[in-house]
Amino acid sequence: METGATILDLNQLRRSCGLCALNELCLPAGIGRPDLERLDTIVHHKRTLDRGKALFRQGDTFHALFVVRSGSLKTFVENPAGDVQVLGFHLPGEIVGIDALANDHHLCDAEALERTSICELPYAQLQQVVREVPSLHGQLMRVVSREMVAEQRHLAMMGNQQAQERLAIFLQSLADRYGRLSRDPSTLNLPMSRYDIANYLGLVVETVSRLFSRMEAAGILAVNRKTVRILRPDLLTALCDSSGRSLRSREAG
Amino acid sequence: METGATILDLNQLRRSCGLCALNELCLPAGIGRPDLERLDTIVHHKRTLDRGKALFRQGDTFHALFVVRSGSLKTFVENPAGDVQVLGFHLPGEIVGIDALANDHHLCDAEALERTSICELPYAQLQQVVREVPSLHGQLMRVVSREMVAEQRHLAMMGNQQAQERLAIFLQSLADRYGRLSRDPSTLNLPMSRYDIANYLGLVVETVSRLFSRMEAAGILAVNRKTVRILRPDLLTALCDSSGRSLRSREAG
DNA sequence: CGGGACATTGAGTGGCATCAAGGCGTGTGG
DNA sequence: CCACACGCCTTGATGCCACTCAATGTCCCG
Repeated sequence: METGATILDLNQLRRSCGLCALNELCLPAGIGRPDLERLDTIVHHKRTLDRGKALFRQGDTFHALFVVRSGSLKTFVENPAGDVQVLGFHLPGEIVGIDALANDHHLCDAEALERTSICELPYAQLQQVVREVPSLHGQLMRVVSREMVAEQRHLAMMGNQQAQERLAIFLQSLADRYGRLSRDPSTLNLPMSRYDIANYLGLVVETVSRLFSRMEAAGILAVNRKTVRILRPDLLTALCDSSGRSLRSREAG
Repeated sequence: METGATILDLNQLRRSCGLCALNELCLPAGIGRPDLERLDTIVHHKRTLDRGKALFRQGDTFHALFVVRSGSLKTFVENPAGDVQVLGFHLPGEIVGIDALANDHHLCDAEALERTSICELPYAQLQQVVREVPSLHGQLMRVVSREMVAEQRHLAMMGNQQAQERLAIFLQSLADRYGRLSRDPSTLNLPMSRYDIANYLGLVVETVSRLFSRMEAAGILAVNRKTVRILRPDLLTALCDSSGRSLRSREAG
């Protein structure tokens, strides 16, 4: 009995937000010690998803927000005609499920791209904690806002950039996020398929494939299936805003 | 003195959220009477913007959220290279400024498309009210979530649809929002320029112009400068998902 | 070792951007 | 009040980038 309790406590401890390496990237960022412990009481750390498994589906009733703990997710919408749009790829520390707050139903699907573990924040309980810990409200709004900004960047890319710039921006952004996770930002492991990448960028898979080849030929990347090494970060950055292209209503007036 | 006070009270009353026609579309939706009065104490109803004037600019320090009371706004981002992306058009009852919560600075510009009046919600005070009125937290999250969903739809359109479908979807969505505002959804007044529309849709202005002409020739619309009448809503709806087109990585695998 | 999904590469085409010119409305100054 | 000028919008001709179709290559898993 006693031993059992100890093990449980250890697990509890190891899995607490306070000890999580993602702490500063995640919802708890900037939350004080006692408040953190209160938040910890409601977080479920259990869920693990195999590659291809859904965390939730469009239409599911909303009951919790989720944070990626390890692994990665993609979120996407599918309209009645069957068109898919990948909305984003989610790395550790990033939150998903916010779109469901508006009407208590998820409006997109979330699927694991690899074996992925998830922290679950039951929303009813989260709201209760928000009442007790006011600073959590501000933090939650900040996290939501961060998601919106990411979507806006995605949108700006789709509206203005050529195919090659899109892929460059995508890789750059992934490298940045790798850096924040203290991974090597020059060696990217792409857990998603070429189809996913293409769809996310508003392109077809053949175009993405050709661009990888072209960038490899240019000495910018070393591409090996799902592993991409960035050999010339400077050239990659240059591609992100290479302005020798169309003006697609730059001056909206 | 007494008269002055009375007039002031009347103005106060007329301008209160409780009496505002937008009540049910806006932040206060679903908030009870006493809580509403508390919210009212912090809302500034004063600002009016002339066409082309900025509500805020990219980089401005964040201090308040805003709700359109009458008129309309556009929000857009501009990158260092000068590329503009229109993120959205905002009709009465819709909130802007959420993107700034993440880092205390606005990340997009907001400009009036016509003479527009604005309710201002100073954020520091709003947070205080949220502490006193817990249901406001949920409502605020719902409003934010609604904005995210709109962005996701925008994204899905940019990623999957052809030019003609984009314009059809745009007009349809505008008509829907007109309906919710109890305006005639078959007679649209487009306060934004063709450039703005084109940019929002990820097209060039010539393409938009041609599409208007084509839809008019097809008897779907009657286009007269900024006024567009929808003659055949059924055909417009059909255009929104006319599936006789490419598959742009429909099946993201 | 074989099958199937995923990825790459090539040839051809089409939709939308680009370039260019002209019409329309609006606002401004004489 | 009219005339001019400017910006906005429309229409036409041309070209290019990315999509489409097709075939082959590669990896993974049974």
